[in-house]
Amino acid sequence: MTAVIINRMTASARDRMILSAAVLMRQQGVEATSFSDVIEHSGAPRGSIYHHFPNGKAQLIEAATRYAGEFTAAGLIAALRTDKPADAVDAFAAQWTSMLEQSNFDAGCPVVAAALEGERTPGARAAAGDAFGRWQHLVARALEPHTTRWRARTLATLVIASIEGAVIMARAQRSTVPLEEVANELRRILRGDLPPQPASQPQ
Amino acid sequence: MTAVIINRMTASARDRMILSAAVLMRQQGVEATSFSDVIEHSGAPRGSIYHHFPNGKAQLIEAATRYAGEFTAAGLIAALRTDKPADAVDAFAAQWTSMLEQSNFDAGCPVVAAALEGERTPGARAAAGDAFGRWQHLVARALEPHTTRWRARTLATLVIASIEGAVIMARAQRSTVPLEEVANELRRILRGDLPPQPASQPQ
DNA sequence: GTCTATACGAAGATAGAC
DNA sequence: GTCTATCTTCGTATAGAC
Repeated sequence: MTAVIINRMTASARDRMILSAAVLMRQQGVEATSFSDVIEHSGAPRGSIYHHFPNGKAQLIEAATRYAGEFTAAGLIAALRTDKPADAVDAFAAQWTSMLEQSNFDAGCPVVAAALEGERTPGARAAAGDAFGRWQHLVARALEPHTTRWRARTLATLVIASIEGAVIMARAQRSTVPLEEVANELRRILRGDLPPQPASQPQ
Repeated sequence: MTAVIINRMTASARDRMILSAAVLMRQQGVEATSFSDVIEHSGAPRGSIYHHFPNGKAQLIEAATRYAGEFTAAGLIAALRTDKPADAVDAFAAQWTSMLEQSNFDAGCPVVAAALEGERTPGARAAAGDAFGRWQHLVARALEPHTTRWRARTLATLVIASIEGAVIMARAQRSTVPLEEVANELRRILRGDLPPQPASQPQ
């Protein structure tokens, strides 16, 4: 079974392939990531691809997308361990900033890469949609103590959308500035704009 | 020369290829868009590809990215013809909503597709960065009468990043809800959160 | 589970005729 | 400017041995 976080040293060949696929997807996109690339990057044996992924590339990409979704969710959960939403969103943005800098702006978000695929890989696109939904839910739940349930949801979508968008802009412009600017605005919104609310809302 | 908006009926073969490349990029991404696809979609003659684009696919993709950047900028300029920023951003988001619905969530943003490409197509990535910068500048300039120059810039980045991010989420989830939620939040911010400012700021 | 070999198609790019 | 033909490389996928 795929672990929540794959350890490159101890993982099975299958999990190493999933991890490598996610890494390569975020750098090159889905279409440009070939089996040969994954084999080389993961060190997994050639002959075991169709043993572990009988449905071929589509299955590997979908698994990598689901893994990347869980990986990012784990980072989000870690960031949300503050009860101040503004700090949590800052920490989440900082994770992306660090990744961009460490990769010299070569790595983006693998889930976004999967979301952009055409009709050739519907499974990966659906997996991307699920991942986004999960992240939205995590942020919304963290915001619910501070505002209405409805507003928590729309704010959560703003947080996810703007950070993902900023990561793309940062990559294209080879600068962390877009991410910093978005984080600034989000911090301001989450710090100042949430009216105190009673704990439970009428539905 | 490439027109600001290419007319499919009257355009030259070269411009039709650029337009088709942009259309296909937003559906399938860069890597999955082949010359054969572009030829078929544009109706341009096979033999003229390397006549018009001596540097091959990289050159075509870069041209398509620049064209898409200008096309979207034109839509943004049209939306900004209100002096109420909240209405302008709403209109811009509505353009994307309409495009997603008309394409049955098959079409995203070609500039984003170019931005996600790896090191194989550095020209397209740079063109994407330029396009984002241009959009940021357009929005920022429209916001400057209403707030400080610095805040106008960060808000502009939030607007572009969140709408682009929401388009991706909408595609993956096959729903316009993310875009509506983001537009709601942006409207609230731009309507209520901008303190009245004097026209010019000390630097 | 993993190997090699290979089938099969499609990609980008080039050459040379018209 | 546009055509056809072709080169070369690389992709996914399969077959069958070990």
